[in-house]
Amino acid sequence: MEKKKELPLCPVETTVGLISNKWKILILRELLKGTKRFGELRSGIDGISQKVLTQNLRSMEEDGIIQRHAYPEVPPRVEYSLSDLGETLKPIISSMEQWGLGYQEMINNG
Amino acid sequence: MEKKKELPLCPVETTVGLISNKWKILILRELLKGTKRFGELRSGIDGISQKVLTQNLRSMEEDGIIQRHAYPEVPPRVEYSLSDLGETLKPIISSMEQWGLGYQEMINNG
DNA sequence: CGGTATCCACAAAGATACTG
DNA sequence: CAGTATCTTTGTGGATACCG
Repeated sequence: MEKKKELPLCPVETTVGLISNKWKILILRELLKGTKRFGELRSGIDGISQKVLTQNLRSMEEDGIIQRHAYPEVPPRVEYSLSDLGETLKPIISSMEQWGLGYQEMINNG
Repeated sequence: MEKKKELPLCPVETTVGLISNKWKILILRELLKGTKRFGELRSGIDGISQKVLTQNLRSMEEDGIIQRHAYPEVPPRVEYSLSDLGETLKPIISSMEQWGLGYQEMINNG
């Protein structure tokens, strides 16, 4: 997920790169609701495997749009939340959601 | 590119699905500038192969966001442009571009 | 609980050649 | 010019097993 740092990309690509894949969007959606534990994300996102969830969370953390907080407890507890930067994506997610709604209606009504 | 119609997806996923991949975004960027011929797109998008360009154009055409117009000439001429629906994506692309710019600056300034 | 480590499958992308 | 047809290569995700 994080191997290719060869880029300089155009701005749109940069943005898309951060949120493009299916899982990242779903993770963002969950975190927009508030802080979540790893297990909550896992069960809240239908069909995601542990590996893929971890990979995406790491990647998003590297990108600086989410924050990871591990509590030194037994059993372990790890919480994820949006960073300030991540919060600034909210308008974009919202506008995509609005557009998607309109598109789906269009499809359904023919 | 077009095999998976198994969905009902949430609105954000729908939108992301249409524009998520790297190539589609670059194609959209080109077409936002105006109508382009196949060859113009090919040379305007660095590194894209003929096959992948074709695949993505077909997919986007199916999704209804671009239009294909083939002129019955020799040699063939095929022009691509955004559909009305495609044009409505403009605000989203723009906001992603803005966000990406800010992000890149942030990265560069540390 | 929240991971990491492997192995495998399959889809997507690249390269190349050919065509209406 | 604008594709299609193949073949090969790559990579992302699924399944499983194990660990601090």
